Amino acid sequence: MVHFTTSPQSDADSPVFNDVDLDPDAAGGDANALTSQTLNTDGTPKRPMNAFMIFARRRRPQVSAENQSMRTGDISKILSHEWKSMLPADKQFYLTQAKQLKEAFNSKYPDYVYRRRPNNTRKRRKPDSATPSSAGANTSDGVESSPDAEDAPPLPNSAHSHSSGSSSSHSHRYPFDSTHRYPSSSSPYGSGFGASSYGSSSSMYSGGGSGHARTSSYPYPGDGYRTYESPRSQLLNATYFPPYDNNHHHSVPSPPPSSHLGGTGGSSSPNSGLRKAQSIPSLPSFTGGPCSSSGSQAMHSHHHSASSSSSSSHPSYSHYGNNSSSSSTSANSSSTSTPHPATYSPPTRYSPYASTPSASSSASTSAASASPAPVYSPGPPFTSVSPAPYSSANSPPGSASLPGFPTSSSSSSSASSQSPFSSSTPSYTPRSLSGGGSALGLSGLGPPSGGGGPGSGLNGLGMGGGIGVGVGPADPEFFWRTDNKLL
DNA sequence: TTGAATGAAAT
DNA sequence: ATTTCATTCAA
Repeated sequence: MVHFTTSPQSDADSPVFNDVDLDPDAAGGDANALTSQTLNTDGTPKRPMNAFMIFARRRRPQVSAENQSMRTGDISKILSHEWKSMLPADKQFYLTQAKQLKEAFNSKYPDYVYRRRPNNTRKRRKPDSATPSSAGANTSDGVESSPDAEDAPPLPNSAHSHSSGSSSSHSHRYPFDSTHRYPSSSSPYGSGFGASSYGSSSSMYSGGGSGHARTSSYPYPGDGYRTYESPRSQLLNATYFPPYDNNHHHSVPSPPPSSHLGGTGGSSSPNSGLRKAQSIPSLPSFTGGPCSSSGSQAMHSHHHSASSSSSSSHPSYSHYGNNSSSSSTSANSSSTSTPHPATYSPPTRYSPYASTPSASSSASTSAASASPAPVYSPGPPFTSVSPAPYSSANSPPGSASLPGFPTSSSSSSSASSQSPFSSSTPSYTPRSLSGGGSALGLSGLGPPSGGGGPGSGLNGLGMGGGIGVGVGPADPEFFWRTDNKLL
């Protein structure tokens, strides 16, 4: 395999995560890393971790420690193995955490929509009978060197039902666009500069409507949240550039993130501020301990009411669908109104366009309120656990070894916190400490301080990051961020 | 490495 | 219009 392209993540050698987190200073002291991490170099928020990622994050260091000779990739296999052999009940814990994390993320960035880097190289599926005719053309794609891959078992389980839609609305207006991750950019707000760009509707991009389940659309991350530069310009400047190569493995001590702009003027150099290395936050703190012990059940309570509904009225959403041509950037055109049929129900939030109604309008502001159901019922991390799959070496997931985690329970901190962001109170906790509401983080998971692991103190998953948006006065995260000095 | 989400192809 | 696949990207 070898893909050259260098995908950011694949880079085994310099795992991004690896070192980052270790930094003692960061952890203990002040500033720290926790905060930074939330954003990508280009200012867009990082995607929330899924269940496995949360699991891996916690477990990897241990496994790694025990098998020092192993490479990251090997460790991953072990982790994978553990994951697969883990009982559902045990996984549930992570699933729940992931879910909360996701909800929190969504609340925080209601309009965010993930956009993968456009990949021009994709191969067309289904060559088979099809003939090669096309082959000729293949030149463009040519890249693919190794088609094989087979992998990805389709997941027999039904676990997920995804429906997806297609879409793409953004056409590339610029030659480059295609390479960039974010759709257009340029214009509309381009200069938004700060602040509230989307106070009002935002929908400009509406792009998303898609009638599908996919979540909402959001223009592109950049704008709303990011403050200063238009993505495009960034790209031009090349700081990061998506993909492919950049590896700034950490490095940089950490520049003073000055910009942020929101409030005051700051800003100064656009570049310096946000992007930057990310360090990883530590795991979310785990508060709930004892709670429901029973492992399995129990956690289901989530009612996800949250989502705010919104949907009900969607006007018309349109576009998105037609990809091809389109062109229009603006997007909002109307087009047909088919709202989507009731056929499928929107998964969660789905409000492409601004839903408008008050609440969300201010995106950020509302966030807090939106708090989805705080479920928090962290089950014991690994309760029973299965046998150790791979015997070699260490303890299986369940075993006690997890330093950070108490298997049993113990944590006392208030589990009950509320919504992810909850901390609404001004008392901003410095980057999410575990105890209080973490900025965004879920409360669970982290090493309970009791154990006092090295860094145990903070954790929080700090997703919050506040992006700089200047927006509201109220943003919770804004506070912590401030405190943190990030800005 | 798993899994969520996307974007485009296939149906 | 919906489903499926390939790809990205989270750590």
